Amino acid sequence: MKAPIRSGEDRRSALVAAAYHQIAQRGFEGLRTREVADEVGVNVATLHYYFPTKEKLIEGVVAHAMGRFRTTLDAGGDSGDLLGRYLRGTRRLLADEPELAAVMGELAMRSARDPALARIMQNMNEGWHKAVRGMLRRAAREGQIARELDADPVAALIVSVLASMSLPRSGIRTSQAMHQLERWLDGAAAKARSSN
Amino acid sequence: MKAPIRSGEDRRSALVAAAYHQIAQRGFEGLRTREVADEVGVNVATLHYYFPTKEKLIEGVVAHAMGRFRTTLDAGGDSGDLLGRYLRGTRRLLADEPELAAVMGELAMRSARDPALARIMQNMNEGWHKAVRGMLRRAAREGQIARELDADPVAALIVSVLASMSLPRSGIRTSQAMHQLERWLDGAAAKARSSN
Amino acid sequence: MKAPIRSGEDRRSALVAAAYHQIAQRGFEGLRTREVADEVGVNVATLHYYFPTKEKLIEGVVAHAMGRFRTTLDAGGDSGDLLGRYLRGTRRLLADEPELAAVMGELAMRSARDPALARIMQNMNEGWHKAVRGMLRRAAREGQIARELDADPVAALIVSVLASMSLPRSGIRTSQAMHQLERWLDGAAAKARSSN
Amino acid sequence: MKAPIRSGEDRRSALVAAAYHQIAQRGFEGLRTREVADEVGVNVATLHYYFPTKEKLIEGVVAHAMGRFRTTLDAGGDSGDLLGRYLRGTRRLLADEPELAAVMGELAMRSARDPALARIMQNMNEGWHKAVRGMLRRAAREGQIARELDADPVAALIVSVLASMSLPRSGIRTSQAMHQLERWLDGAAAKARSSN
DNA sequence: AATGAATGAGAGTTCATTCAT
DNA sequence: AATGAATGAACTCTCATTCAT
Repeated sequence: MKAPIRSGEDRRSALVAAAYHQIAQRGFEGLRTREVADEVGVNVATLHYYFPTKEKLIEGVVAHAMGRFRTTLDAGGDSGDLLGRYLRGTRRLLADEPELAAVMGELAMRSARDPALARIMQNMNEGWHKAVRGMLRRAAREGQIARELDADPVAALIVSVLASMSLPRSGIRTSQAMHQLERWLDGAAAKARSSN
Repeated sequence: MKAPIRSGEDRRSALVAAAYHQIAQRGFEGLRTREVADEVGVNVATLHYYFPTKEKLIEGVVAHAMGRFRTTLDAGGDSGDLLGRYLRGTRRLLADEPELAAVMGELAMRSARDPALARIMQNMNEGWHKAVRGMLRRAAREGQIARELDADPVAALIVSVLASMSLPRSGIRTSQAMHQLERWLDGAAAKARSSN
Repeated sequence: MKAPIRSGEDRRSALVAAAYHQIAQRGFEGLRTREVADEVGVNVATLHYYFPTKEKLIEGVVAHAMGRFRTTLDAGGDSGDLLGRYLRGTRRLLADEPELAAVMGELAMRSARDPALARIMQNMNEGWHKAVRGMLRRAAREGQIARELDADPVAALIVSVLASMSLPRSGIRTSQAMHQLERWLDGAAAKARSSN
Repeated sequence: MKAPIRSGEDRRSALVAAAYHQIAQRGFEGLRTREVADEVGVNVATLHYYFPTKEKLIEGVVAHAMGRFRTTLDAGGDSGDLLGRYLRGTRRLLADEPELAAVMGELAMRSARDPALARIMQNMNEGWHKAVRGMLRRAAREGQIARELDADPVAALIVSVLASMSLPRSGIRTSQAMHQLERWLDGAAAKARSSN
């Protein structure tokens, strides 16, 4: 459709970006190599020059999506309300890049049938869980939330809510949910302070 | 594959059930009319006799999945810990029928591209929201949870967690999340009681 | 190209016949499913309805070609110059049906890379060898050829010549070769008679 | 695969050798320019620098195969059992270089569709025929075989057997056939001697 | 009510060939 | 002299859908 003049090695990334875009728009169900190529403005055969098979192209998309998450989220500051900033950061990321949310949802669904992808998603979710749990424990140690709070289930709850954000939000009020989450955590903080 | 001898009108439901099963197993991406027909033990042309188009068959699946939810959840008792029973009931439903969870996830993803389906999903999610909010308010009125609890965001949080249960749970600890939810609600209840 | 109106089960054989014809004309190198379907006057998808894969179609051609040989050659009379009639029958068969010769040649070449086909060709050639050797022994017993003739190598020679008939005869004088073969056998016969 | 560092003009012959090898191994059906180039360790585009078209490359292979035959066979001594040595030489050549046999078979089959190649094969076969016939006549003149032997059909028979050697020998007992041929010729020789 | 047979439109993939460098 | 990148055309195979029976 559109044909920005690119050349050289970044054809690869242009193709991945186009596939990413197509998946966000039409899902895996509607992913067509020809349309990916069209979007970049090259012949299908060119796509196959870079990605011998559709599956390899998808792998590229997976890597791209994962990278998108990491690079954006890792850049957390080191002080203060770490957890709160993490949650808000994630919410903003998925709000600003609806395509990322859509692709993550597609990947999640696909992981049910693709063991390799399942492993990746599992790593991601467990990584989330551990990161959040770590932040919770640190916050408890530093007296920002109640010490009795059991970090594991709270982390599980948070990860569940984060995961739900990759679903199309038809009638799901994600930001309200996030607010309530923060409110409860803050409440725990208040309780922590008062018990000091 | 299997070929139970059926006849008459319930061919329709048999076909829908098979399609439902196929979607749960392979996703929309892998839904093939021929395999649906095979599973019921009839010719593809027969399938098209009942469902002129694949889309119509999918509509049947949507109705089936929605019905599955309603019939199971509406049968709640009328007294006592209504909300708790609702949450536990939903968790049990999705745990007992993993296919239902899978299909709901597929429907959710598809709703991003299918306005009609989007409307249905929105109704469902908003229905959930209202139902949960109603229960919360009633519980607050009856002193089972803290009166100050803002029913809307809490309902939003609960719906988010429920929604996340339709995603393949690779590394997502759904039951821990649900427990934490109930714990917080119970905490609110305790607080409510102590403030009485 | 041409489209004789056929219907029912013999579509299968029509497709095999067309493939057989195409192989004879263009070799495996030039065998195209679309042209096979065109020759029968049906859509390619119809071809795949009967033969899920090109390889299966080729198997059909192999069976057809083998059958062509057997049915024509087995119908040998029971008396007199059995061997001579066998040789002349084969020569006539391959002369009358140049396509059969061409296909046999293609199959022979392909057998070098296709173990299943190699087995078939081996069976055929060994079958020939045994049949011819049997005829030679009987002829020797009945005094039609010299008793000292070693049946095995003579059979090998005859089979070699028969096999060479499946090659395009550019400059190969097959019939002269066959004549010389018969002459030598007759000579053995004369010798046999004179030694009586 | 392997990449011997070559340069200059013999790239041509390296490419031809690789193509020859590929044809022997996979037939014309499986000949791929890219694999030929890979085998030599150069880019496909380089192949096309030397051979503008695949057809030209094949012509190179034809010339190479023909040369292989001539250089090996012409080196016959001048005295004694010329024919016997010729036959044994040919048999040994094809036994020692199975690739040559395979390529010859492929060329033979292809000659049915390629007039230029047909001419070449015809020349080769007729050359064989004349050469063998000449040897037969000389042998007859010199009393090594029976004078009455009709040189033409015997030559035709020999050429047929030689030609059959380019087919994959699944169940064809070439050496037995050759032995029988020599035996008959020797028999003719004995007869010739006894009639002196 | 049900089917075997057929199909058009398209899917992913392959391949000889070209072109700018 | 050599290459990485690109391509058009074609290939086998798939699939929802139709139609005569």
